[in-house]
Amino acid sequence: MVKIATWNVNSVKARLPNVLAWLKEAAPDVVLFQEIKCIDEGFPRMEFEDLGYNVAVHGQKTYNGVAILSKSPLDDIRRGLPHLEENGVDDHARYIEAVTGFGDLVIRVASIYLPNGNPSGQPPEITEKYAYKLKWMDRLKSHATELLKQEEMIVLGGDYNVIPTELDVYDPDAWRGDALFRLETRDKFRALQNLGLTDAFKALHPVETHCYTFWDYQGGAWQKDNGIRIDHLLLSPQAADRLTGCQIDRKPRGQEKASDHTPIWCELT
DNA sequence: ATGTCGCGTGAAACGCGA
Repeated sequence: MVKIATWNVNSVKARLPNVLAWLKEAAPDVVLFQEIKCIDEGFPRMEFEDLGYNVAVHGQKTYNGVAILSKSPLDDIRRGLPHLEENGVDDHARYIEAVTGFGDLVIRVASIYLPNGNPSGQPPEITEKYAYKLKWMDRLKSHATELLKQEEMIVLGGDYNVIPTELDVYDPDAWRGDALFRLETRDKFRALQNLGLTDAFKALHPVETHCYTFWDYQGGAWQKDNGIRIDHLLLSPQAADRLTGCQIDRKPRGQEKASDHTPIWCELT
């Protein structure tokens, strides 16, 4: 059995005590981090190695940044999302993938920090930031299409900055025009899933409501449970066949110095 | 109640991104 978690930590340095405490308690085999907000050299690698993790980092100064931790070695590490247009550049560190194995469970995992995209503009207008998000989603779909041809166990996890359905937000009308909930965003996320990727949480909790992974720091959102479900684990068919559990762990969000996101994990058996 | 947080700059308070 392999337990794979994803968590947008909102600065790995500011969050280090919280993150280390959670790793000791939850003991995931693989962890996907987003928004580490540091360069590779600044990542607290040794603290995680001391807990038995192998570490792969794709960071940058100030913003973004993703990482993968695994109790098994990380092979075939790839940094950055391919499928840039000709002469295109993407200087945001938002994607890293690697292969890690636990017995006969050999899994390709990716840590994804999909662009936020706000402000998105007044529909049907689309701002430059929102256009970047939509284009990034197209690139992710192209890459996922290629990965799926390998017929491997794949877990594409991370902060997708996508609220998939009205069940995944406390007040759909309040979020209607937001880049995380606009129809263009949800259409592209659905198209990604329709390649054959399973939303692990939705597969095991199809009708549960008030299941969120993010609560804004502002306006007492956490206390009021004004949350949204935007952190997802998407599984290839080979991985989905092994899915035996998936839970959101709300505990870290309620602690001192919390990230605005909380971890979500799945188990493959 | 424009009610938060983290980073970088540059030495305190601000702009940016979320």
